[in-house]
Amino acid sequence: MQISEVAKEFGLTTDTLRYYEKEGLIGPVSKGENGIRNYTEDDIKRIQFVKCMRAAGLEISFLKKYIRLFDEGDKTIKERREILVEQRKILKKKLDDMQEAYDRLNYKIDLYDKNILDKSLM
Amino acid sequence: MQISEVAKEFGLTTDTLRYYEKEGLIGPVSKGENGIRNYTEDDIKRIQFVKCMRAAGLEISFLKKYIRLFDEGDKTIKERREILVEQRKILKKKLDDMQEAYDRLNYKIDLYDKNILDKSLM
DNA sequence: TATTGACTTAAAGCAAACTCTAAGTGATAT
DNA sequence: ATATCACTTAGAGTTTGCTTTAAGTCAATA
Repeated sequence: MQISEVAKEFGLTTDTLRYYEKEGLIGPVSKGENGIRNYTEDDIKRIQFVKCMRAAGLEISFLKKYIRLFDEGDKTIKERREILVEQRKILKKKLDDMQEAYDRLNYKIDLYDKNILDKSLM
Repeated sequence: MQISEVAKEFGLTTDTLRYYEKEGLIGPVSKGENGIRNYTEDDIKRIQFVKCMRAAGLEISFLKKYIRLFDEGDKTIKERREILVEQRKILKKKLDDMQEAYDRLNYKIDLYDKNILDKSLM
């Protein structure tokens, strides 16, 4: 699979895909003799994972580290589990913060709909 | 209330509070004759709002616009409602993305705990 | 009196995550 | 043949949201 197809499938730009590769989040993707990238099914799976985690705001530095450990094999299992748990905690906090803001927006919109706006409170 | 007290109460830095003010998200906060800021209850309410929305990732440009409209009075009610609905939609998408990543992390950690790691999938 | 600490300003600096530019290669369409 | 299009690279530039710096004022304490 060529870079533009992958980009289209995931809603990323080709620049972003090459950037992720340079940062060690995916690949290195193998290239044909013309130097053009050819993404394998395994590459695609990594991109799926990275996209999901990035969409949730996990940092590239974390993904980089996790993937490096993954590639180092079984001896890093304990450390990998620990950093996943750490990221889960960070994510949980963000989810809660966002839920709070979401509820507040809902409440506020409801006030707008009912024409009972409180002049002083945002 | 003085800037350092406000900062402490909200877990923000004084720099951030001054930055928010410069950007038009709060205030302008009134100052004593010594030039020192004195935050009112209304200022505090705005900071609460801004902090909640920022923690959810809403952009400063949006908050700026919303607050400007708010200060322009009732003639902007319709527009304000519209941009709140727009932001709610963006937020909902992010919440869903984050929930997906959270579920995936949970699933993955569960595999680590059960020692049934899939070598190929992240 | 000197120094410590909280405050003030404008402006420069920084980190993260892209995004764009410039210059080039190679295959295909007119 | 020449133009168009997708690809390649290294490196510079951009955006967002702070954060730091430099230089200063003022009040209180050693």
